[in-house]
Amino acid sequence: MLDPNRFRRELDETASALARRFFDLDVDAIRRLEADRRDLQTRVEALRNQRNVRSRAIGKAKAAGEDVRPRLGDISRLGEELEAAEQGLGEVRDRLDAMLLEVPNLPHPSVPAGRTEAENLEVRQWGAPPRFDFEPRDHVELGSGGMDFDTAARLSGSRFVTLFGPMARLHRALAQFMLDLHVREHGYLEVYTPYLVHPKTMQGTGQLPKFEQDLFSVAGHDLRLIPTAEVPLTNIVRERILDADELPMKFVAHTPCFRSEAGSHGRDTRGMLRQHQFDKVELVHVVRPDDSYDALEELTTHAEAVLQRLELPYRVVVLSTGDMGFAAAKTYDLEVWLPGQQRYREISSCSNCESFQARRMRARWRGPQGRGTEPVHTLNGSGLAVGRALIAVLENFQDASGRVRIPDALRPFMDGAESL
RNA sequence: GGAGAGGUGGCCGAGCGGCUGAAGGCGCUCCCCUGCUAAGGGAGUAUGGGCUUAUCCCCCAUCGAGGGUUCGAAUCCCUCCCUCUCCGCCA
Repeated sequence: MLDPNRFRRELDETASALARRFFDLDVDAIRRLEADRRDLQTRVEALRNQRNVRSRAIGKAKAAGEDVRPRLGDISRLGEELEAAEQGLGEVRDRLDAMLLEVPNLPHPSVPAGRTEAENLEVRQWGAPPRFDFEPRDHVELGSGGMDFDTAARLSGSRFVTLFGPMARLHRALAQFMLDLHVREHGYLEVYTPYLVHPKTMQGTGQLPKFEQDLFSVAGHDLRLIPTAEVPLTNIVRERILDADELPMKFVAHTPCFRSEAGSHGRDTRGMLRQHQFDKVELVHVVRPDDSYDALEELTTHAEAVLQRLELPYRVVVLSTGDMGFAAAKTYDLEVWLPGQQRYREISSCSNCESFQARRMRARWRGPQGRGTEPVHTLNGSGLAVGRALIAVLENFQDASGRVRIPDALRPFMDGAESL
């Protein structure tokens, strides 16, 4: 949610900033609703004031032993008026809130304008795609021993996978390795979180109300399955006022993620690139507003460190305004090289949401010189998507015989095994 | 799931339906006193919104959440949520 004051004072500027990410803000509707809100609110408050004053007078009169009956007459008409005004105000507020909740974050000025991923800009590359003197296989072929889509389909349908034996072990090793790296070397606090959360929590990070169709719900309960640990991790500070010395906070969690993938029918149907359920190690920062862009760079290097330790070639791109997520002001994607596809594919997305989520969550901090609170800034990034990391390891470390070398960094988690 | 108890400010804790946004205490901040320490004295100390260029003032809202009764609700009624105790079930 954007700063409501912006909507009042700089509505047109806000609209043009949003136009950079191709969001069409209904300026007239907002202006109208805002004017109504203002009138109604002033009216409601004036009426309440009158009621309070008179009620208090009645109380005093009664205490003084006066006859209170003549005072009760005209106050009831006031009550009806107030009720009507309150109802009007409620409706206007609801409509205004509903609109505001569907407005995405403002892009940072450094974000390249563009409608699609075609306008993303490469920031840097690390490593070089491996050269093979044979036709590289993709992960589905390479995993044919322990990566079983048929069994998963029998259990749950399409877009699920079952891993067996060393493949399942490798999956666990990757998650374990990432978690340890972030905790031991990058200063994160490890967190275990719920995987089912209230709609309010989803609203805090921006998944709701707009993206209900992307989420899985639980029948008979008012709960949703998390599409990313960003949701529970970021909402840790929901409705809290933090002291200056509590910041920055850095959380890491390994969780499954559940996505309906509505709207991506036919895309990435082969293999385990795009699943309804996948594991991810997620990084979240809660920081002082002045620090958030430094934090974004830091967070991104933390995610990159995982790829570097795994010796996986990748590149970093800045997402264009049109390719960014709803809550993000600026996003770096990490794209890992996949020999099976001969292209870079997203394996991490690191975003600064500035105060967008904090406002929705009512997460604030108190500045060091006291006086007043303001929203914190929140950031999140994958460090990394575990399933995709598994794919990347299989495809990048294959040899002509179809064996897969295990990168050194993972061997301690694989009982020292050198290959798969 | 059943029975009971309870949810009040950063914390503890009081609160006959009427100056109670809320006593008192602790904590914290500032000031005074003090050779130092300890103790003591005084003042201040919620959040959101409206008004305002801004501050102060003033106004509105908030005592788990949402409804209701009433001129008036932290106080009465209803529903829901959460916590605790006991029972049941269970990894």
